[in-house]
Amino acid sequence: MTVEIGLPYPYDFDRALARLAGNPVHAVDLDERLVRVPMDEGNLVSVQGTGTFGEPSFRISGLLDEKQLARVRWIFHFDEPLDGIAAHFADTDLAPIFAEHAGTPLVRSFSLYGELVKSIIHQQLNLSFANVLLMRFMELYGMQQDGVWRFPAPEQAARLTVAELRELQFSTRKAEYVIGLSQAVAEGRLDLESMRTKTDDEVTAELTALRGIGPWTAQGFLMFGLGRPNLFPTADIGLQNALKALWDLDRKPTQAEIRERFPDWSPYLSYAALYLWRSIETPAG
DNA sequence: TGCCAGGAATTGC
DNA sequence: GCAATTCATGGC
Repeated sequence: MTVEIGLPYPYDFDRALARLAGNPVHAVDLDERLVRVPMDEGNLVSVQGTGTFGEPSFRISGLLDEKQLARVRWIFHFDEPLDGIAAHFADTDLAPIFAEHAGTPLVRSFSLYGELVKSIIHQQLNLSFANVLLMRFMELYGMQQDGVWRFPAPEQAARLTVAELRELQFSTRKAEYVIGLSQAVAEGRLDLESMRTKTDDEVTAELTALRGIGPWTAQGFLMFGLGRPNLFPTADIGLQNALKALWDLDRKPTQAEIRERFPDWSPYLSYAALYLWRSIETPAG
């Protein structure tokens, strides 16, 4: 099943793809303007940009049914207008960032479990090495289907040993965190799908009860996994460096200094964070 | 070379 | 309770 859809608001699909392409797990083709998404039912769905920033349209192919279309619309933020968000920041210190990145959507993760695994691997490590670790993990324990990666089932990862992950150059702690998370999901102690209907605070409380998931990882899950609009990980080094540059400081801002800006930025903290990250990820803008 | 990296748990006072 | 330390290793 293939459908063509258009959106009634500006949407920067190319910048969305550029961000997805920063994660080597994703199957993105920037020239063809498409990304292929592994679905839980086993098929692959291709989402291709066919329009422009001002008149966005898409060709979505490989769908099995309407339910899958609804999931794709949810993942890509197709039913949540973005055009009021940049205006909210017009009179703030983030106006230049929003002038550049307005219309870039907060595309949700293709796998909630995978989002947490990726986040744990990325804790404290530079992006390039973290991605090396992630791909070593995927090549040994993930599944590749027509060039598209799927994370291993939590039940499979739950049976890994710390020694096996140490061989991939995971730290002992990272190995324990990933295995422990997988066991919690596999044993039903953590129901990730149920998080979709819970409040930010409820999700944070459940996730941070697990060893290895702190505020930064929980906030990332809410932002990128669930697409929640009002999270800002103040502990994030990248965001601290982005604000240091934006504010022209000679040191990174403290978390308290960042939180002082929350009243002006709310209720769109997630977009502030997303665009600040983008502002330092792509030197050309 | 030494500090830093899209943190979190643990220890020490 | 809160600050300092530890974890592991690549990048620069």
